[in-house]
Amino acid sequence: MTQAQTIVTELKKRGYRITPQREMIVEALTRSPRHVTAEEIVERLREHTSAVNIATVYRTLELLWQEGFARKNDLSEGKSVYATFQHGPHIHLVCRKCGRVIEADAAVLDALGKDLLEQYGFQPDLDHFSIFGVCADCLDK
Amino acid sequence: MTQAQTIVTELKKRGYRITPQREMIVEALTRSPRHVTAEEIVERLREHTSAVNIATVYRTLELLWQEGFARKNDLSEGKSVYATFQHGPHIHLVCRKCGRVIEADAAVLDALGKDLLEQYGFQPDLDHFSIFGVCADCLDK
DNA sequence: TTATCTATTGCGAATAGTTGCAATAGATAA
DNA sequence: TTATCTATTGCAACTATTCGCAATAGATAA
Ligand SMILES: [Mn+2]
Ligand SMILES: [Mn+2]
Ligand SMILES: [Zn+2]
Ligand SMILES: [Zn+2]
Repeated sequence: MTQAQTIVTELKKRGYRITPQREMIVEALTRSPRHVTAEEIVERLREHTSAVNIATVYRTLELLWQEGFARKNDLSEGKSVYATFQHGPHIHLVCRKCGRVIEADAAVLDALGKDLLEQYGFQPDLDHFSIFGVCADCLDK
Repeated sequence: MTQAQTIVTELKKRGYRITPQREMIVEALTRSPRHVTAEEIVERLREHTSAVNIATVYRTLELLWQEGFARKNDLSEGKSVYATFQHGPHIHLVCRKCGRVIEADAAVLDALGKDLLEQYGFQPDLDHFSIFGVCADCLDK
C-alpha cells in the first residue's frame, strides 16, 4: 500500500469522505520529495487530470495538517509550503536578515519534545520545524 | 528614555531614516502589553493622530522584526501578531486541533538555543516562540 | 540655510489564503 | 439499487499581506 493509500484509508476511517479531489491532492503531495505550495499542486494536477479548484486544495491541505498527515511550514518565501512524512525529518533555520535556510538535524529538538509533553501534556509537531533567527554569516556583520 | 525612544535611536544609528510614521508605530507597539495586529496599530493611530497607511505599518513591522526589535507570531488566528520585548519572554503552544493557545515558560528552549548556536552558528529568536501540535485535551480524544 | 541624494511613503494593483453559499456527490441504510 | 442525509466542492467575494511606482521628505554636506 502506498503512502497515499494509507493516508486516504485512514481519513475514511476517521469519518471523512473520500473524493477524487482528495485522492489526487494526497497523491500529488506524497509523490513530491520536496515541499510544495498549494499553487504547485494545482499545476501538477492540471498536467494529468481535470483541474481542482485552489480553494479545495487549501482546504484539503489544512485538513491533512490538522489530522497530522501533512506538515505546513513558513520558509519566509511569501507562501506556505507543505509536505508529508517522506520528506524529513529535519528542521529549517531561517535567517531573518538574508533569508537563507539551513537544514538542520531534528535531533536537536528531541529534549524539547519530551519536556513539552511532560510539563504541559502538549505533543508538538517537531519533525519538520522552522526556526527564525540570524545565521552565522549575518552575525559576523 | 522610553523603550520606543531607545528603538528609534538605534534605528537611526543603523542608518534608517526617522519618520513620524515610524515613531508612531514603534510608540504604539511598545505601549501595547499584548500582541497586536497591523490593523490594530492603524486603528490606534487613527484615534489620536493622522492615519498611517497599512502598507507602511506592515513595512515598519517587517523592519522592526528584521532588526530584532519586534517579534512576529502566528497564533493560527488568521493574521500575524506583533510585539516588542516588554511582552514576554514566553512561548505559545498552539493546538492544531482546537486552536487553543497555551502560554509556556521560554526556559524549555534554553538548551535548544545553545545547541543551535554551537552546532550551526545560528542565533535563533526564541523568547517569543510559537509551536504547533496537539494539546492535552485533544490528545485524550 | 539651501541643495542634493535617495530612503520612505501612500496609493492602487497584485498575490496568498479564507469563507459563505448553492449545487453536487459520497456514505449509509432501507 | 434507490433514497436520504449532509459533507464537500466550485465559485465569487472577501481578508491579509506584498509590491511597483511616482511623489515626498529625512539626512548630509556645502
Ligand atoms: Mn524540509
Ligand atoms: Mn505572547
Ligand atoms: Zn543570514
Ligand atoms: Zn486542542
